[in-house]
Amino acid sequence: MQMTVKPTDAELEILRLIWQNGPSTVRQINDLLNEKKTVGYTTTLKLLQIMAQKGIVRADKSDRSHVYTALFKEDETQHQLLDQLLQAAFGGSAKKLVMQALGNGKTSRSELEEIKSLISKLERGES
Amino acid sequence: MQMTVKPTDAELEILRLIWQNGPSTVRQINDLLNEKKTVGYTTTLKLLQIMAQKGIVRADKSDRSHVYTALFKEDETQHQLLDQLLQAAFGGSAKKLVMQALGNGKTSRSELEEIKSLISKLERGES
DNA sequence: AAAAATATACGAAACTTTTCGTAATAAAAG
DNA sequence: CTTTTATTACGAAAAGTTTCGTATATTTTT
Repeated sequence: MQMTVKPTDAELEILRLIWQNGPSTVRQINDLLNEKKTVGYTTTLKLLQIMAQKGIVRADKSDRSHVYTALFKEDETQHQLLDQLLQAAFGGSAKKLVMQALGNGKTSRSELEEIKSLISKLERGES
Repeated sequence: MQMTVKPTDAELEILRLIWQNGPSTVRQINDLLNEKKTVGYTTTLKLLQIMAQKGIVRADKSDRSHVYTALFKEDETQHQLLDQLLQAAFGGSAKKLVMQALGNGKTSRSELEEIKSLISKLERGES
């Protein structure tokens, strides 16, 4: 049985920082957050504590500055969030979703090529 | 300047019914919702009133049973939700998102073909 | 006409999310 | 050693979401 995760917006923002930088302290995460907006230190701390309680991250308390690790892989979480949106907004049609995603003209030629080659691979059944 | 919308889960569920069936009364929407789960009539009513207040739907009050219309197109809303997820979870990389979406093996051959032809069109610059 | 059914309005409870203040404790600097 | 700084713990406020009960009004049925 596979645990599912549905991080809130603020939680996802923190998760992305941990994925990007590896296990981090509250101070490190809060500093990174504050590059984009103003967030109080205890706000970040509280969020991490809640996330730990929810089982989204784990706190290593061996040092005074606790180190927080993500308990879900980035890919896995992206996949789940995408699947939730797929069901909730697109009625399960990946085709509609993909076409919306590509339709904005912001995907480069080389990326489009990569996608095409993935599709070819899928069509050949090499999952 | 373009209004953005971020319906909650419950709101999105209602929006989808209105998109699918056209302008509807509370009764109609509540009946459809109750095919999947138990929801009180006044719960649905309240949600629609809140959505009206937020500007997500408009209530036509000329009849006793008010008729609610979606104020955002399905495509437009899907696009916005997808873009929000793209930024929040995929750091803006449509390629990663699309590959996640297609990677689950649930997209049919014919749909994959359609996507490929869209990509070809994009590559030819016919937006 | 009276009773029953149907509709909206409204308040509010229960829960979640986000934010921060304050207190207690530990470490570092003076 | 005393003061300052840094850290966690905790409570709680404020806002948002979801749910429903009750009151009131209108329509339909009997």
